[in-house]
Amino acid sequence: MPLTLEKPALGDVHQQLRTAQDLFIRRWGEMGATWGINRTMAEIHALLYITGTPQCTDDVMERLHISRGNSSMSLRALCDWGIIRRLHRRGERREYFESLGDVWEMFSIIAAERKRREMDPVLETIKQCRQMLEESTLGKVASRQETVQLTLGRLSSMEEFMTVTNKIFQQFIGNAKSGLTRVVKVLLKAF
Amino acid sequence: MPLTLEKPALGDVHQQLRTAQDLFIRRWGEMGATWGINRTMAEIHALLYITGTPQCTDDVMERLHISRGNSSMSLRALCDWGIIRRLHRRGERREYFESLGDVWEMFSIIAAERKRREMDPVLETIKQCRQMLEESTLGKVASRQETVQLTLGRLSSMEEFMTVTNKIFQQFIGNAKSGLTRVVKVLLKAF
DNA sequence: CTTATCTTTCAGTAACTACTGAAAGGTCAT
DNA sequence: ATGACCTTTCAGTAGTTACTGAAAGATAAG
Repeated sequence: MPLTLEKPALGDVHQQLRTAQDLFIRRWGEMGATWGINRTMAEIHALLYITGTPQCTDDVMERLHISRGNSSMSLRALCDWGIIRRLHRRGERREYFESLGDVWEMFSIIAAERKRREMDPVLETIKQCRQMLEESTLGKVASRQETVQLTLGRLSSMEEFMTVTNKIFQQFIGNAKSGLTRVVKVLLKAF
Repeated sequence: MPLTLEKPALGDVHQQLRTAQDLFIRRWGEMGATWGINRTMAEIHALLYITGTPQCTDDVMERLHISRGNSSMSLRALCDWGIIRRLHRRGERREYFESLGDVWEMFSIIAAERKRREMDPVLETIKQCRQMLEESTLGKVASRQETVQLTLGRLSSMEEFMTVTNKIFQQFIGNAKSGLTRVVKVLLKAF
């Protein structure tokens, strides 16, 4: 009798792989949910990413136990974000989908979009608020009021913060993988 | 007749200030919602931050048109996060609340908490998945299967990405304001 | 102890988001 | 044109989250 432990039969390997993938998919879905991405979309993305293999609508439906409608809409949304791609196979009627393989690129895409949709409008609002409270709008005496000064101070602190954060984002977005790894190298050296 | 444009009467200043603050509060609430923080909590925080003035439960209720119960629970949650503080005033029965003034510190607190709650579990899951698919678990022949290799590859790319991201977070968290401004200076010089 | 003042809790409900499944819309082969 | 095959849309519904208001709990003063 050999000393090695018993290994699973080859037939079980597929099962084990699926279990591991499902584990990842579930966790990814949970994380997505707390970041404002709905669970199903995150799970679909996780499935495409983790298998590394193009899947068609029916594959997704069966694997995640969701309806055709839901699959269709979620897949489209993921395509709109740009983190998965449609894939036609010659001679086949149905469409397949695959995830980007480069995590850094995916992150860049998401970061760019969220910056545009969520940070930029806030920055614009802050500018608008400051304008409403400027001396030239309110007059000299009024603008000296303590409450006005307090709010103006808070507005500019926040503006400074967001401007800087935006610049960091910009680095990530503009440089994707190479940029990010450079960022990290620089950071780790500097501290 | 003087050349200057007509300025609002002093009585209007308060109104103008409120309007500007409300604008900021609304935008902040909208942003919060898309980041997985509920709108009301984000609005309460925005109110405390932007006024720079401690407010009691009733102030919050009136200003944002929400119920006592909602105020109470949301204020507690914000305290739990650590981005607002309770404030007792000598001789007064009721409690006041104020926001941290340092945006960098607030960001650090939030980043630390989200890393702990959301990134760390994913990293742990990834490790677990890899273990399930290692040669020592699956056996030599099985682990060579293409599908297994694909999934393992995706798992390690993701792990690398998240490890690096975690390190960046760590910098922010550990150094708060001074750290962040240094980070930014370093970054802007390096690119 | 009683009253006044303020806070917290939580069952019930309102509001919202996500999902289904059936129907309509395309596209290609014959 | 007709049928086979696949995708998209969307009204209706299930499921979830957020909110209210009334009741209970705390704390201090009288």
